[in-house]
Amino acid sequence: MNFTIEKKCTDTSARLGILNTDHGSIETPIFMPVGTQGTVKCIYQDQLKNDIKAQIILGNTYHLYLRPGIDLIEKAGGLHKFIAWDKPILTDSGGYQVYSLSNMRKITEEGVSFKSHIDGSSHFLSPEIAVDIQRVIGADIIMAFDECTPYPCDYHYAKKSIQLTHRWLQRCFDRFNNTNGKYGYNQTLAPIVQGSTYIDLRKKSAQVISEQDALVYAIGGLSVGEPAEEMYEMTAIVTEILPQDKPRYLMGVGTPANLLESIALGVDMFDCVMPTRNARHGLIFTSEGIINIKNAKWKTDLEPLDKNINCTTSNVHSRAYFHHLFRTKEMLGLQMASLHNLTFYLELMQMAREKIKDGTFFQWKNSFVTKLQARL
RNA sequence: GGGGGCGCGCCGGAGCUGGAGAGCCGGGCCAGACUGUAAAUCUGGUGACUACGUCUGAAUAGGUUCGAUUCCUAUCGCCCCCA
Repeated sequence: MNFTIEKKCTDTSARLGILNTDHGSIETPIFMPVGTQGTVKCIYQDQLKNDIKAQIILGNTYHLYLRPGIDLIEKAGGLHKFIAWDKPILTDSGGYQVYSLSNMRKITEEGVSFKSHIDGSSHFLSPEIAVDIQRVIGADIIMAFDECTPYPCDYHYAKKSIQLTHRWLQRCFDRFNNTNGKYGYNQTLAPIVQGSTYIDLRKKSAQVISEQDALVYAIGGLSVGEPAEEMYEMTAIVTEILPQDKPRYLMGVGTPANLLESIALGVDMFDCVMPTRNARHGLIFTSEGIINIKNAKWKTDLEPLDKNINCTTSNVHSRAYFHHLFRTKEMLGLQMASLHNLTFYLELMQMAREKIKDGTFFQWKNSFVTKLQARL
C-alpha cells in the first residue's frame, strides 16, 4: 500500500493523489460513502460501483461487532466477501460511538464499556479489541480507537482526552504491529488527531500523531456542532503539521462546501452520512442548490431533478415524481434520492480533481461554493 | 309513513349529559433540523385578527338559565330499526 501525490496546487494547499491498496486504487481528493452496517443505506453494491463510482466505502466496528457479529464475518471470509464488495473498505473503530452513544457508555483508562443500543447488553471496547475486531472485519484502512469529544468541550477535559487518545493510539499500533491480516492482503492503521477547538491541543495532537509511521492520517473530533470557521481553522492548523506526503482524512465532513474548503486546506479524504441521511429525509444536493423535495413548490415541477449531474435517476425523473415518491413514502424515493446525492458528491470530487489538475481549483472553488449553498 | 341515534378543527377517533381548552390522540397539510449513522428520523406550526394579547366558534335559527357543546323547540343533513 502506498500514496503518491501527482500534483500540488500553488494557490491553495489542495493536492491530487493516488492511494493504492490491495483492493484497488483511490484517486484523491475522494469522498467515501458511509456503510455503517455493511450497507450504504438504500444503495445496492452494483449501483455503488457502476453508477456512483464509489472507490471506497466505510463500515463500523461497533455496529458490525453487535450485528451480525465478528464470528460470522470471519466465517464469511471478511467483510469484503460478506457484502460482496471487492473495492477498498475503511472501518471506523467505534471511537465515534464513544461520542454519539455518550449516555450509554463509560470511559476508563483501559477502554470503554458500552450498553448496546439494541438490547441493553454490556460490551467493552479497548484499543486492542478494536484492532482485533478490525483485523477480523478485514478493512483495508482501519482506524485507531479514540475519544471523539463533544462540542463545546472544556479545555481541561479536552486536554485529558487527547492524552488518553494518544496512550490508546500507542496501544493500537502495538497490537496492530504484533498481528497480521487474516485474509492475505494488507491493512493499514490510521491514527487520529483530536484536541477539540483548542489551537495548542490540536498542534500537540498533530505532532504526536505524526510520530507514528502510518499511511493515512486522520483528523477527528470536528463537525460535531462547532461553527464551520472553527472547523476550517483547526483543519488548517493540523494539515500544516501532518506529513505532507501522506493523505489526510477529515472524518465526518461534511457539506459540499465543507469538502471544497477543506480540500483547499490540504485534506484528501472525507466521509459523511450527510448525502445518504439527508437523501432519506428529502434534502437533495443539486448543481443549482439545495432542494427539500418534500416542499409543496415541487409538486407540479416536471423538469428533471438535476440535468447537470451524470445520474441515471435525476437526469430522467422529474422533481414532481421525486416529490410524489416522498409524499407517498415509497421506498424508491429514498433509493433514488440516495443514489443522486452520492453521485453528486462523487462527481463533485471528480470535478475538484480535474480543477486541481488544470490548476484552476482555487477560482472554481470560490465561485462554486456560493452556488452549492443556495436554497431552492 | 313510524321509532331511535348522531352532527365541534382539513379528515378520523377520544372526551364533554349545566361551570365551554381555540383544545386531547392519530392522520393529512405547511415548514425546519440532520456532518467518522441508536436517524425511511426528529422538532415546530396548522380558526381569525390590529398577534407575549384580543375576538369568534360545537350543523342552522330561536328559547330556558347567572352561565349552554351539554337542556328545550323548529329546520337541515347523515346513520340504524320497523312498515
